[in-house]
Amino acid sequence: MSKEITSRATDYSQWYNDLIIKGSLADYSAVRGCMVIKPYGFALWENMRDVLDRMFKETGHENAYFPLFVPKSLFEAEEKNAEGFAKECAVVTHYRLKGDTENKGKLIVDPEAKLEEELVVRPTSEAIIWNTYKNWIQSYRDLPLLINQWANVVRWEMRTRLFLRTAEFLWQEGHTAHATAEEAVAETVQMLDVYAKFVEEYMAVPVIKGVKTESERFAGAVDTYCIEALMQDGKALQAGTSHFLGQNFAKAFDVKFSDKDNKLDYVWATSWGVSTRLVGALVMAHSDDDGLILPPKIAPLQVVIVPIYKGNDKKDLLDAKGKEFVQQLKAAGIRVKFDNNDNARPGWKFAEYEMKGVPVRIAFGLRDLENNTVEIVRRDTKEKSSISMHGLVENIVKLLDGIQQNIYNKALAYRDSHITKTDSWEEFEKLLDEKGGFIAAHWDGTAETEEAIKEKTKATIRCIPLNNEMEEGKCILTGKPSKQRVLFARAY
RNA sequence: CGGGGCGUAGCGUAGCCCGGUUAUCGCGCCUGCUUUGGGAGCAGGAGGUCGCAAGUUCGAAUCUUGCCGCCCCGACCA
Repeated sequence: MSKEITSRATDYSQWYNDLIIKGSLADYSAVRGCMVIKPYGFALWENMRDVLDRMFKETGHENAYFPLFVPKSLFEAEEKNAEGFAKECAVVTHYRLKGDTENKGKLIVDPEAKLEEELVVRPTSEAIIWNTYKNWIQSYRDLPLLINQWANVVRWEMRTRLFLRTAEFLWQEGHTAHATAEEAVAETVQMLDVYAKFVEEYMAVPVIKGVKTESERFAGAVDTYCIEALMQDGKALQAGTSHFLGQNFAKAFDVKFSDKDNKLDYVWATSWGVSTRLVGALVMAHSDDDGLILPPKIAPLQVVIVPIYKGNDKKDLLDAKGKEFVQQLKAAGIRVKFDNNDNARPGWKFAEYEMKGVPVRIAFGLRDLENNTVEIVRRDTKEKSSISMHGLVENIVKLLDGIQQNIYNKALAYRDSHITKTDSWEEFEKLLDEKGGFIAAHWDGTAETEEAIKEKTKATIRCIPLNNEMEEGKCILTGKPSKQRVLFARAY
């Protein structure tokens, strides 16, 4: 067990924090609730971003960038959305500082420099974007408008956690406009599928696609679709959302178009986003007490090579061989690092790269040079083996693929074994306390019942799964009739 | 904003209750030698506004008051 990391059994929250800090993903900053994303963590985010960006473009979207600041009058135009975010908005009220006459060397806000209209720091960009779309859309020929932006947003959270909930975070937000409701719904579902595919295939985290209940819905949306993932402590985590906004924003910002028959109508909208929160999901889904476990497809480093030498005379031999391996692996498109740094001993490096979750480690020494072998260790299972240098690249490629599969399968098995059906309230409470995970139970469909269950158990309805099986039953709490089971869980 | 914990070298800490030489130890760092197949060993060395401010006192890391910051739990939320 690692000397550096609190075990999951001891303190799950602390384990998570340790992984982020010791794994060099991020650091605390001088700003409360805001983190510094360190190069290793940012490389991970960049890999995720690059894959998503490609998928967005493959589905016809273009990137653009809108302002960080939203004039308050624009922000409040769509009432439900504005209300939903009002409590967590940072607001710019002044545009200048000046020297403090009573306190030399200090600055104060210049009361003379008050803005006529306050600027809201975007918690999301619907307002500024729809205000702009109004100018871009006149005819059905301008539709669909398919735009994404990569940006930072600010939500003044009371309590923050590295990656999972920070006051400022990075994300992408897609904002599309369509001529018909059907087309907008299709877009909403399509992007949900993109997210699910990305999270499952690249992050190796299985998700459940579903629809949110009214109380969990995005403020201003008609329907919120989501992907829900399950963490190792049995808590659920919303990994992405895709919203069908109906004509709410079009009406609020007066965005109309002429159809083929020259009839004016409001456009139909969607928005969808995933954030740096995904990094937190990734960490909690796979990692163990020795550190991070990163899926090969998005790991910043896929392979690390550590030479083991005795005395400096033979070091050149090993260096030459190591560089040869790097060349071969790079040629095969593998992200690889040869760590021949003399400051650290092999054992230290082994532990270090395990902590950082590098999927495969190759170690070799003089003994290996003689036998034409290398030692390879996979991070996910810690399994060690000695293989021939010949065909090394093919073997590594296969291994990386196997690791990707294995960690997905492991997460899937955990997830599947933690979806539990119950029809008894007593068991429902017991399951939440003792087993965790998703609980499939009947619900009478009212917000009051949902709220009551949340009060009693801290569990919320994570989603109503798409293509849910219809089944007559009685609400777990009230006993009133229900047509289908929904998924409850305690969540991040 | 409530409840709990904590602030001493880059990191982790002892000392605080019961004030008293030069503030403890480990890791890391620097120099040298030996090492290198799972977080190296020996020797020498550098590194401190004891979170900040005021107070009590001959004397404060230690006592008092105020403030600041962080972590964990809760309310809010993605």
